[in-house]
Amino acid sequence: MGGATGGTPLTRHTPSRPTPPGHTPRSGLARLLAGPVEPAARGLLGALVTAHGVTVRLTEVEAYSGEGTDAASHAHRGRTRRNAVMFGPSGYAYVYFTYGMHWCLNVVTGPAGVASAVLLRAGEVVAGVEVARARRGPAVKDRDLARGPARLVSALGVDGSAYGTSVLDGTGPIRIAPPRAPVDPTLVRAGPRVGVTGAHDVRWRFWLDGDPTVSTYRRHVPR
DNA sequence: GGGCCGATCAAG
DNA sequence: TTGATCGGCCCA
Repeated sequence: MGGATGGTPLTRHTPSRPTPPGHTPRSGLARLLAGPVEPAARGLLGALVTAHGVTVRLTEVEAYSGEGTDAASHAHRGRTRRNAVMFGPSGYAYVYFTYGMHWCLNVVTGPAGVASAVLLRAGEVVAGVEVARARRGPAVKDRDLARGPARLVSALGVDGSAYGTSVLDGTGPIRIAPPRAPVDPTLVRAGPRVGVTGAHDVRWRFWLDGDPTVSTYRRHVPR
């Protein structure tokens, strides 16, 4: 997006006014998550996810849209106990259990009532490598420590107890911070989402081209 | 209440 | 390529 949006005033001298009661000042990341899910997903590439002594730099994510609009989304059929957090405000963790053994982590995006989220699929462990290896296994190669959504969650030591906690304000076990350095936009690739039956034209999987920690693409296997 | 299938992973 | 393993959700 760095396009020529001409109307931005050059001198944006924001006065340091006191925060109105009940209004939380929003970081750039918080604003990003509050907006549409696709730019939010793209913007999470390179972001730093920290939990339980491990930090992962995200290299692969997927966007999922809301109720009735995206057949691949857990929110597609409406609000349930499991997906309820997706219907709330942005910046909270949607953690779900799948295949009888794995946890996966999403970040809720968009305003309350819009049930969109970004699945964190893979990343590079940039801090706490030994802690991550202790969780994942001694023989696991560095690049594989968080290569895949369930592996990433496992490396971070996250499980269902993080459901519904904030990833922005430090009140929960997970913290997400913006990229240390901006991601080179020419490295961002987009393609169909992993394990999704239909909607092959929806290219909402985003990854950093050439990064060894990006998971291998697997199409959904029908019957 | 029963049955099917999944935003997966690791081993063969 | 396949088995593990179980919660969510649909249907009866």
